[in-house]
Order: sequence, then C-alpha cells, then structure tokens
Amino acid sequence: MSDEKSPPRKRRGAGRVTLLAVARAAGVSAITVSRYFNQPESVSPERRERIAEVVAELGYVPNLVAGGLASARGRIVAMVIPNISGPIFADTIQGFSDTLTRHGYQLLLASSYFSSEQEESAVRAFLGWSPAALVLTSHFHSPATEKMLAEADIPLVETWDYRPERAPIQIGFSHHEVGVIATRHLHGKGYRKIAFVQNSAAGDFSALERRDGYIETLKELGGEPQVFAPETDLAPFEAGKQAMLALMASEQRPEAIIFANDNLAAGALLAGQRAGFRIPEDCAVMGFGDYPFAAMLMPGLTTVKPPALQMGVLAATRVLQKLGVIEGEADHLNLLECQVIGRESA
Amino acid sequence: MSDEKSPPRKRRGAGRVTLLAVARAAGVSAITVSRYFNQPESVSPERRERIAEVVAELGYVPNLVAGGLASARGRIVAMVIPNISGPIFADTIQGFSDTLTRHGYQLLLASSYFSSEQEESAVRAFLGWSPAALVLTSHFHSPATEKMLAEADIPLVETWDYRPERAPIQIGFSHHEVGVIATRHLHGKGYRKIAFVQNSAAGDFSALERRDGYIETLKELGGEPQVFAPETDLAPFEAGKQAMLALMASEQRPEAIIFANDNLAAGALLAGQRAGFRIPEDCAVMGFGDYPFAAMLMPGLTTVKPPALQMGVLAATRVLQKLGVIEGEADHLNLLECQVIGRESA
DNA sequence: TTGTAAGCGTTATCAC
DNA sequence: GTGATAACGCTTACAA
Repeated sequence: MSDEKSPPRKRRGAGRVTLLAVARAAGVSAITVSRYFNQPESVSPERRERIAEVVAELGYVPNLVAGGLASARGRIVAMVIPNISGPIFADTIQGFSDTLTRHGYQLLLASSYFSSEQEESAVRAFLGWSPAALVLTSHFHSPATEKMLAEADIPLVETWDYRPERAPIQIGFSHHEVGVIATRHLHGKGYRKIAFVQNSAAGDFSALERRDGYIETLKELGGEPQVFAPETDLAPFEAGKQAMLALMASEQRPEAIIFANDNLAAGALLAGQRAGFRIPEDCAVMGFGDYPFAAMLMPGLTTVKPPALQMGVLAATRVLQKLGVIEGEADHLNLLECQVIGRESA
Repeated sequence: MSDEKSPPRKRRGAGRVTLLAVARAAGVSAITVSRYFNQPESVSPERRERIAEVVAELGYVPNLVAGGLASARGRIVAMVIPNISGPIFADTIQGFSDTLTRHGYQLLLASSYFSSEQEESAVRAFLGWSPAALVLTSHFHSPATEKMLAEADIPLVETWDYRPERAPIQIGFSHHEVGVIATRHLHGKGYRKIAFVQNSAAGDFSALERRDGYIETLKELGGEPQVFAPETDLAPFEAGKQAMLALMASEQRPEAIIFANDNLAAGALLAGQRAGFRIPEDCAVMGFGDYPFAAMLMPGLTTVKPPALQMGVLAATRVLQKLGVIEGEADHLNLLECQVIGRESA
C-alpha cells in the first residue's frame, strides 16, 4: 500500500495489474503467464508455482476484455428472455446462469417482454460483446434478428419452444402433451365431463396447443370436449373467475375443468369457493405452470409443471458442449417432459 | 451471399465487419466513424448520413470488446444477487436490467445464494470484464471481495441493505420500519393483542429488525409484545403452521399475528383455517414480502410490500448518474419506503 | 470538424 | 517448454 514512485500515468487503464507485470515479477514472459491460466499443463511446475505466488501477491485479475479481443471468443453467453420477474422464466434463468457460472462463463441478460423489436435490439447489443453463444426464447424473431444470427456464427439455442425444422438447438416441451396428460389425469381420477378454459391473452398460441391435446385425448376417451373462451384481454385472474361461474351455471356443467394456466385456475378456485362450490367435490380444477402460489392455495392447485429449471440447465449444457467445454455431443432436439403435480384440487 | 474472392484469412476475428471497413466505404477515417457512434453531434450532418448508410448496408455491429479495451470502460454493469428465481429479488433484477438497457448498458448477472465465497468468485470474474459499475446485495462481503472492490475504483452500489456508515451507495429500506407500520396497521384496525412470529431460518437478521420495530411500537401503543420463535430451520411454511396452532392454543391467544414473512403467514393461514379458525375474525394475519401468492390466498394476505422493483430502478439510476450517463447527483443514501398492502386477512 | 499515431492487455503464430 | 512479435478493433491524445 506504500506510495511507490508513481509510474508515468498511463492514458487509460492506469494502475491495473497486467499480465506483463506478473510476468516480470515472476521472471518469465507474458505468454507463459497466459499459458498458466489457459493451459496450465503446458507450463513447468516450478514456474507454475512461482506464477501462482506472484498472482496472489499482486492481486492480478485477468483482463477478460483484452483476452476476448485477442482471441475473439469471450467467456460470455448472452440470453434474451421475455421477462425475469414473471412466474414462468425465473427458474430457467437460474438454472442457466448457475450451470454457466460453474464452468467459468458469465451471463449477459436482457428481457424482451415478448417484443421482437426489443429482442432485436438486445441481440444487436449482445453481439457487440462477441459472446460465445446466444440463447433466445421461442423461435419467432424479426428478419433483422435472423440475419444477425445467421452471420454471427456462434452456437444458438432456442428455449421454451420446439421446432424440429429449425436449425438452432431446440429445447422445449410439448404443449400438446400437456393437454394430453392433464386430461388423462382427470379421467384417471374418475372425472368424465371435463371442460377446458382458454387463456384470455390473445396471441398465446401455446395455450391453444394444450387445448388441442385436451380435445384429442378426451375424444379418444369417449368424452365430449367443451371449450370455454373468456373475453379477450381480460386479466387472467378475472378471466378464470368468469369462466368458472359461467361453466358452473351452464347446462353442460362440468365435473372438472382444465385451465390454460395457473392464474386462470386460481381465479376460478377462489371465485368458485366464494360462490359456494366445493373443490374438487363439485368441480375439480387443474392449471398449468405450477406457479409459486399453486401450493399455497386451499385446496392446493393440481397443475402441470413445465421443466423450467431443467430447460435452463440443459440450454447451458448444450452450449457448453458446443463450445467443447464439457464432454458430449450437443443434440439438436431436446424434448423435455412435463409433470402432473397432484394436489387437492383435482 | 456470393462467394467473393475470399480475403486472406485472418487469424482470428475473420470476416467481421470492422470500423475501418465502414470508414473506407464511407470515405472517412476510422475515428470519424467512432465519433459517429459516440458523439454524433461532432460529426457533420453529411458524413453522418453517409456513414449511416454504409453501416446499414454492411450490417456493421460495433465491437464492444475492442471498444472496452481501448477506453477501459465497457458498457457493462455487473450485479450479484442471492438468487434469481426466489420470490424476493426477481423484481429488483427486472427493474435494474430494464433501466440499464434503456440507456445502452448491458447486465452481467450471477447468483451468490447468500454465500460470500460465491459472491467473491462472481465479483472476481466480473471485474475481469472491467464493468462500468458493480451492484451487490447486502453489505456483508468477504475480506478478499472488499479488497477487490476497493481496488477496482468503479461505482459500487449495495442494495437490499442500508448501512449509512458504509462508503458504497446504499439503497434499501428500513426493516425496523416494517415492524412499525405493520403493528400500526393492525392497531388501527382495532386489534390489541398482537403477536409476532420470527423466521425459522437462522441467520435472517433483517427479520429480527422487523421484530424489534414491532416490539417498540406495540409498547408505545400500550400493548404487550408476544414473540413466538418456531423451531429453527423448519421449512417456513411448516413453521407458520406450527406457530399459528401454538399461539391459538396458548393462554395469551392473540387477536392478530405478524409473521416475519409471507411464507410463514401462508402456512399459518392455511393451517388456521384447517383447524377451524376464521381469518381475520378469530385471528388476523399479516406477512411481509408481498410474494406473488399473497393475492391468491383466500382470504387475501395483508402484507408489507418491500420496494423491490423500485430498488432495482434506483440502483440503475444511481449507477448511471455516477457514470454521467444521466443527469443528477447520485446520493449516497437512498432509503425507500415499504407499503402495507391491505387485503382480507387483516 | 477531421485526421494521424499510439496504445489498451491479451492471445495466435512461429521460431527456438 | 518457452519466448519475440504481431495482431485483435477500437479510442485517446494531439495536431491540423
């Protein structure tokens, strides 16, 4: 900490301990120190030890920016996700980030809020950092984004979607299958008159796939599908209420209802109970998402849990495999499974 | 897309469109293009227009790594947060990320899981990217981390905490005040016998500050504090149950209970109702956190909402002010307020 | 307003 | 196993 003769003030990165400083102090050349960090086995044990000492002593922190420039491959992976704080994607980010970090890579993150313009601008900004790989959510990108991706020539992963025909690595699950297993679960519990409530958010196409899985399966099982569509763009919680009360008042009163997501189901659960219906005796309720509140409701909400965390971990794993950081072939197609979380509501 | 005479293969960043390429195509020097991006007003309108054309045509993406190295200040801000997917921090990250992005900065993110070793290794890795600023959660860092921070000489912000005596910019709220306003809220509603349930997680010191606020305020109001401590390290949901049943069976049966957090409160709400108690008639319940499920419970959980999103936005704002990106003096101390969210449970 | 030259701290290349 | 040297693509400093 003593104030040594201050070196001639450099114009910019003044004061930073550099690789060269370490090299000099250790009596080796810069490239040897570089090798010490990147391919330790190619440095003799004695020098290795000496360098380690100096590094600790000087508190040297490798400048990854310089390294990235020199090698054109920074240890950064960028991810664009619709949102961070919603109930859906947080686990995916967490799994992705943790897996990456464990292998010495850093996460650059931005939200798109489902807007392809915002996605585009995030991708543009990210590419400036020459990330080692890029992870996007879903397959719908603006033409400009597609162009940048094509030119970037780095591993690309698309999560929360599954388009076998697309070139990027796909990591997703089948929404259709969600409809299937939810319907089978209810049928297995003895329910026969099963309805489905669509999402109130226009443009939620995945929810329609879940609905189709339901319709198909129920028909196979000899039932008669009954689909309710709430008013468009009603808040999901309200839409669930509306659907519940309408269905319970209808002539074709169902014994069980599958909701397009847990928000709808929660609204239904509460409104149903307020209206005096017992759940699941008068009507069973199922959701989708396994949002954090599902376990807190009374009765607990039976729902289908998407493999959110798993997708994040797998996305990172595939990226690291592509980069050769970890062993294994990075499969192009990665279809994960959802799981019925049985609680009291169905 | 035609295969032009392939230029002599460069060793590394082969093929990337560079600033120089843009400059040549536009008939100006590299520095002018650089200025076009960084201080557009110092470039004449005609050249500006010409450069814009070329940039679009060539699909030039500025290499931020090179820029970062040259200027020793990348437009990256790093944040270490205990976790991403828990109920607490997601809003803070979201607010932080969005505010940053809006001003052209990118977010580098990692989780510490409340471990100072993990925080240390994240900080070490981040510093290698010479971020423009660093944001940490809480004030407790390992000595090595403190040393790195001291030497890094970049703006540092600590969120979710508030230690006026510390040098970094502090952004937090008063846990003590949470205890105060919760107690006042219940007192205002007419409850007199008010109990407090501590967190089951050992080491949650903030929760103890909330408790002290409660004790102090209740005494001021003429009440007699009654603190219940669940078994240590019981899952919060279970701990809430245990506390509820124990308190309702005790001689000093309370009219209202403040729980150290919403998880405890939710456990209590459900267990209480299962045991036949009406809430809030037999006993009112309050939590802390305003976790996503709070609104979904029946009755809705009255709770104290911390300014999570706001803290993220403010952290980013202070950082940007420090960096001179946006106007305004960056205050050292930033105490935000919590808010009682009144629902049915109290 | 514009340009020239030098350098940011590292790694690739090639030689020893 | 080790080193000298030249990039990597940009921005600072200074000059015109």
